[in-house]
Amino acid sequence: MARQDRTAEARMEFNAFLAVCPSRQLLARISDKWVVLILCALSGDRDASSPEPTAPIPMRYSELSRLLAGVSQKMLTQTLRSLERDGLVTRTVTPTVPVTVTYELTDLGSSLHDVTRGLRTWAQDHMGEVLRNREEHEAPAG
Amino acid sequence: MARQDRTAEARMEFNAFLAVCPSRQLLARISDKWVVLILCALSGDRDASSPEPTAPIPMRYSELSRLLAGVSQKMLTQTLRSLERDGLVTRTVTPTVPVTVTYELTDLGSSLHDVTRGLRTWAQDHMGEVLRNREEHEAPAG
DNA sequence: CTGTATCCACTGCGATACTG
DNA sequence: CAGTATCGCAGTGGATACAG
Repeated sequence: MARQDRTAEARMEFNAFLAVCPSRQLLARISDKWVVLILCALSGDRDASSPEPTAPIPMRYSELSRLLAGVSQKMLTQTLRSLERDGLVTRTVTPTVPVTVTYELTDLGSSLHDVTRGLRTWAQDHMGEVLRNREEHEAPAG
Repeated sequence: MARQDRTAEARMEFNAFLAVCPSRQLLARISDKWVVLILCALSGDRDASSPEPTAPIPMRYSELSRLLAGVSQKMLTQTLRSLERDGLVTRTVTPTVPVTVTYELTDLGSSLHDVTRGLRTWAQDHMGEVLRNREEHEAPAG
């Protein structure tokens, strides 16, 4: 694809406010807790004390399964397939016995993590404030 | 609440990777396309040509309903209630006839929009690349 | 105008069992 | 180890009707 095609594309007006726009579906796809957590995991963005992300970290299926506490096989596989399909992660099969499969962020995946990283951080940083708001909302008069 | 309490709280270690951590639920809550779009709407962040968000813009229920194409009454109301409960938006009822209800971002809501704004932008900016990746994935050999 | 209430179809998602 | 296949339920979410 030629340079000018990409430039023209970048100028195309996708608008997620429109129900029929494909970016609406993409937004729905990336607005997902498992997507956010997988992206964080593959970026080595594990806790608040490491604000600056390191280079993408290849991880095996079982490692992801362990790190993302509570995720079902189905959701993990399903989400990884989706991310692979969209070019956000690569899936590499090493023919050992038993087989070894590693997942790694692509550049595109990293660019998304730059955004979604803030989601997890925000949730953790403002959890207390949100909990307090909920309590006040339950009992406004005291 | 005293300053040191908030400071201590900020140091508390919420970790969304843990299934039992409340921040996991909060992450799931804010990882939602309607949340993202409502936050964008109330921030006046309507299209790509306005990268810098203006001040929060109060909007009426019907305005939101119109702007968020395809959203059902149920989901819009449900999402707004949730955002209100968590202290991200305020709901103001003006006793006109018929009644007027306006929603407006709080400071906390604005801080979340600073994060989620990137989600919608990313979806729109990288839509073409993702579509291309999907095509290649469907037909890897040509 | 701004909701709430109800019904219903769909499917997201977990649990379980099975395979290369 | 890294999945696929199947079942089943509970919740999502739309459509419709009704109300303050």
